Amino acid sequence: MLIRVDSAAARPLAEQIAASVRRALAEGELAPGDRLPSARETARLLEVNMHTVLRGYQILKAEGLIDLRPGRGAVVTATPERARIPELIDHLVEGARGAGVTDAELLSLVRSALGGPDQAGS
Amino acid sequence: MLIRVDSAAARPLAEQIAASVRRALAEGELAPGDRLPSARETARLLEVNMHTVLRGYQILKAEGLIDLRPGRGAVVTATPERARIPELIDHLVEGARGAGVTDAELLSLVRSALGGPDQAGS
DNA sequence: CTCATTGTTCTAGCATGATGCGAACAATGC
DNA sequence: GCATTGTTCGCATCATGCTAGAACAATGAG
Repeated sequence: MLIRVDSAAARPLAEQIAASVRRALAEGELAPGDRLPSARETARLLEVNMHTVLRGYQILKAEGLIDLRPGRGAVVTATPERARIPELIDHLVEGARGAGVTDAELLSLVRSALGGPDQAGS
Repeated sequence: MLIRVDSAAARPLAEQIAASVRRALAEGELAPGDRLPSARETARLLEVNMHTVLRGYQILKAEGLIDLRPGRGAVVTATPERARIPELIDHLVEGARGAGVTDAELLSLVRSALGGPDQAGS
């Protein structure tokens, strides 16, 4: 099965679903244009609620990895390379949190790393 | 102030407290033998509950960074180098989660990276 | 157009975790 | 002895994740 979850894990089910797709995408198991199984279908197979699956799909949509449209379903839009970006960002953010770096400080650091002006604050 | 917290952040307060101390430790602001402010004192200053501060301290104790004893308070036991380890582990775990790597798989990867035998599963 | 499929939105309820609050207890160091 | 400090109870409150059911709207095939 493409998407797998562990209901016993502390990780929210929706995030597990998103992570499954992200991983399949990064490993080339999914390509741009491919269609994910419908939320209702996936919910039945995983024995979770449809809303939970949709929530996972919405995460991927917000990350720009898939496209969601009623009647057509969830379509992959990102390349494997593109799929790794959200995960890298996740690393960065979690690392900053663990180090006690505030969100504002992190943003400032990223901005300066991008070569732009350091315009933190108002 | 040594410990700072943002009650508006999504991050749990106890984890923010632990992150603050971890960062101070890693940056050399705290050295082995130093004593953290008492939980009651910190709670008053941060305007949070004492239990929340103690919960943060317990996290640090579980990570082996400080020593907790009634009547004596919270004493730093870790070197700055040692203090960075929990945060590095946190990066790794969060990265694995974001990539859809299961905990068992991650453990296996770490084991093999350490040169030991790959004895995943039962 | 007709219709099944699919995502979207809404409301509601339940379980869990984080936090707060109060109190009593035990260990430490003066 | 005594003040200080962490430890351990129990309980209340609030936010979040998940489930549940229903109606709605967009899409694509016939």
